[in-house]
Amino acid sequence: MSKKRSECPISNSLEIFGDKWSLLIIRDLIFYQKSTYGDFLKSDEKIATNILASRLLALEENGIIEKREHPDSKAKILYRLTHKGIDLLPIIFEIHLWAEKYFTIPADIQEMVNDAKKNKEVALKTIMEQLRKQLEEEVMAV
Amino acid sequence: MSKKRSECPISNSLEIFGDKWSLLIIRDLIFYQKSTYGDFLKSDEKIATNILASRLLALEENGIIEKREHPDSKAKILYRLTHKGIDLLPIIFEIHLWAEKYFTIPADIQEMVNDAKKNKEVALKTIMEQLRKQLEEEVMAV
DNA sequence: CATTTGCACTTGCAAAATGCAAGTAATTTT
DNA sequence: AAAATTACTTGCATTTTGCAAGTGCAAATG
Repeated sequence: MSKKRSECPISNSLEIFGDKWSLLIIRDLIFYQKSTYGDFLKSDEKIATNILASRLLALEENGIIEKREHPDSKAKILYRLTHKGIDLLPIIFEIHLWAEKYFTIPADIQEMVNDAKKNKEVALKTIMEQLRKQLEEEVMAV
Repeated sequence: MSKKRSECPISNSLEIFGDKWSLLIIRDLIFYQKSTYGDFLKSDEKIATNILASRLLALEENGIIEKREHPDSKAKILYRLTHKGIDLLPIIFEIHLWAEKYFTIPADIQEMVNDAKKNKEVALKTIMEQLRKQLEEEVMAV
């Protein structure tokens, strides 16, 4: 982590997730149930493997994600959002709402958020509750 | 503007403002009444002059900001957020709320948003109204 | 139980983006 | 008329990103 550019909370936040990849990894963790290195590599945007490694490390160092033992295999690593990471959901949701207004959204994605739009606050709370539950279920951090 | 990585609305959005500088320029336009090239250069984060030029151009090409004649001088250029740019306020506000939870925020900034926090929806609407009014007042785009 | 496959990375190198310092050209001020 | 402002541009060094190939351990396969 390099030195802070300023004391501005927006600036400090952007130093953590203000790049073209971090929020996509977080999106995958929240909306697509992705949780392993291989899962992230497979995303449509085709992140380079070394970039993925560096982003995962940075996100971990910044307390946004954490590594867990994978229940299926010792060869796998399970990545989970921390509470700090889960709290990024409202930001991602607002980005989605903005995008919806100015881009054409694929139907399947649109469908996924239609319910949430009806009652934003409640829907966000529900998704965040679920993510938090996941966090508590599996106890062994690696 | 390079080719889209995917159809994902989050990804498409990040291709516009997913970098370490764009949202700071937008922050300056919204919260600090900055509106000229020189204003942006003076911000605490010390953006390099060529980077500022490239970001302003990209934001303009993406319809987030627009250039206006400056009322004081022909040597100056007035940058304004478009409606599309104004609509980014909720995202920035959520980033602020997140930052508030996980960072120490300077008192002067904290004060600025305390009112807004009490009634988020209304406060955002009010700020956005003001920005829209600015947009309509000055008619001559350059 | 030896071999292949899967998984999470690392490494080396090319290309692109960023950052710094110094210009430039058109105003505007003195 | 000269100096200062303003919005940039340019050249070059540094950093980050991207691609392709490789590594080492775990697990599945013959």
